[in-house]
Amino acid sequence: MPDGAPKKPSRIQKRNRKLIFDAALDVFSRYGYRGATLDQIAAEAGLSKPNILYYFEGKEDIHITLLSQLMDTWLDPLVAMNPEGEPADEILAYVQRKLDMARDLPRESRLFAGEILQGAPRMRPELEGHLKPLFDEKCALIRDWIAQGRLPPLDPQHLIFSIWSTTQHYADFETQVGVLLGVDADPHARASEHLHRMFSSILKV
Amino acid sequence: MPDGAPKKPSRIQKRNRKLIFDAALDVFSRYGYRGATLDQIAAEAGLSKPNILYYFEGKEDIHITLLSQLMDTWLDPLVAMNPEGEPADEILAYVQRKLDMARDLPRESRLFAGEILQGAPRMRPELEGHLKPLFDEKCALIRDWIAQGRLPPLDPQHLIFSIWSTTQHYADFETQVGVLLGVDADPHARASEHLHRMFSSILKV
DNA sequence: ATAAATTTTTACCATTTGGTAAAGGCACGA
DNA sequence: TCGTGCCTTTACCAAATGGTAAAAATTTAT
Repeated sequence: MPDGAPKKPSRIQKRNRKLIFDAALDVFSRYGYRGATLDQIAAEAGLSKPNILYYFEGKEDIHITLLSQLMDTWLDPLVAMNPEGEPADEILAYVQRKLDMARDLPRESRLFAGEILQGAPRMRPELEGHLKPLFDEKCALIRDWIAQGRLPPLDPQHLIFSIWSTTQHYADFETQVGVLLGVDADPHARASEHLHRMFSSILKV
Repeated sequence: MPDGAPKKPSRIQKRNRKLIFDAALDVFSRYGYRGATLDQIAAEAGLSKPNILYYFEGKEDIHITLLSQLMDTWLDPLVAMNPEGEPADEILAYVQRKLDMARDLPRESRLFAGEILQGAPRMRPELEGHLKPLFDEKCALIRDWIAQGRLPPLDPQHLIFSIWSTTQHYADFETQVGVLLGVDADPHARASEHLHRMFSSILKV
């Protein structure tokens, strides 16, 4: 048997690790890394604190593992940007997917935002290793499209930043949006319309 | 002498409160409210912890006072949006001021971002009382401009959200921007160009 | 059924942290 | 210069928190 061979996880292990991840996502995204406590996570998961520490090496382990696991989901919409498609359509579809994601996965968005905001002390390797290559690849794709005259000359890097920031704003600053538009109002439809108009207008050749 | 009459602060009080504010801005913006410790703030300010607590009632008092004080500075660029000016110029100038602010006051930006991200537990009254009225006023102004046919029909609320998010992104997600563009590269000039182009294009009648 | 392995609980611990009491030092006006 | 009031330090404390040891309970494989 090889040295680091990971035993296949038992039924109980799968169930409990999932419980812990769910709880941790909730607590970390609400209070930040340092604001979250193992007791809170344990209570939310319905397990005891030592039991949590039976499944993870510590608080940091939970946080890092959680972030790594979510990274793929997080990058999916960008991965799905298709080089074979029509440039403007692809970019607008990406905006829409990103906005939908902010609505459907706000906790994940805030978890990432909090980590970045504090200098990505636990996620920098992940950024370098996963985000950057994908970012570079898609920037190159957009540059190609521009070179082919299928998009106006715009800055791929900052275009992507604008897409990220405008869409994630609705998850990360949900509280502020709620105060300004009224907590009951669902901003998604109007946001979608506005962003579609805005990004359409710069993508016109 | 009236009941709540605040004595005029002494020379020493002014100096030390300023020292504490500077230190607190640094520490709170880097580690978040719960991540920051009084010991850190004290060390950074060059004072002892009990001495800090001589000037403020507690950790929360420092945080709230700091946020309230910065609120005005933070809203200045929006206040400066002039109803007498040319609509598109005014909005583009606002974008530029906001972007400059993200470059010049990144700690302040991150301080606010962290507070909002966690649901504004200590700043909600300030949001309701200061931000919302100003936001409503400027939305009304933009609506007027649209009604006068001096701007295309766009959504004032979401336009402002887009301005906030795209500009503050460079402060709040500085770490990520650094990873993706290289830490040495200063993104300000290209960001300014990109945002000018983008917002120009939706402001064309 | 029963031994072996896995999972959970109980009872702790050391450190960190926000905060306090009270004595000591210092500045400044009379 | 002297005393009054402002400022600072020393020495603490209680609660919270991440984490551990080891026994007890439970599941699993034979």
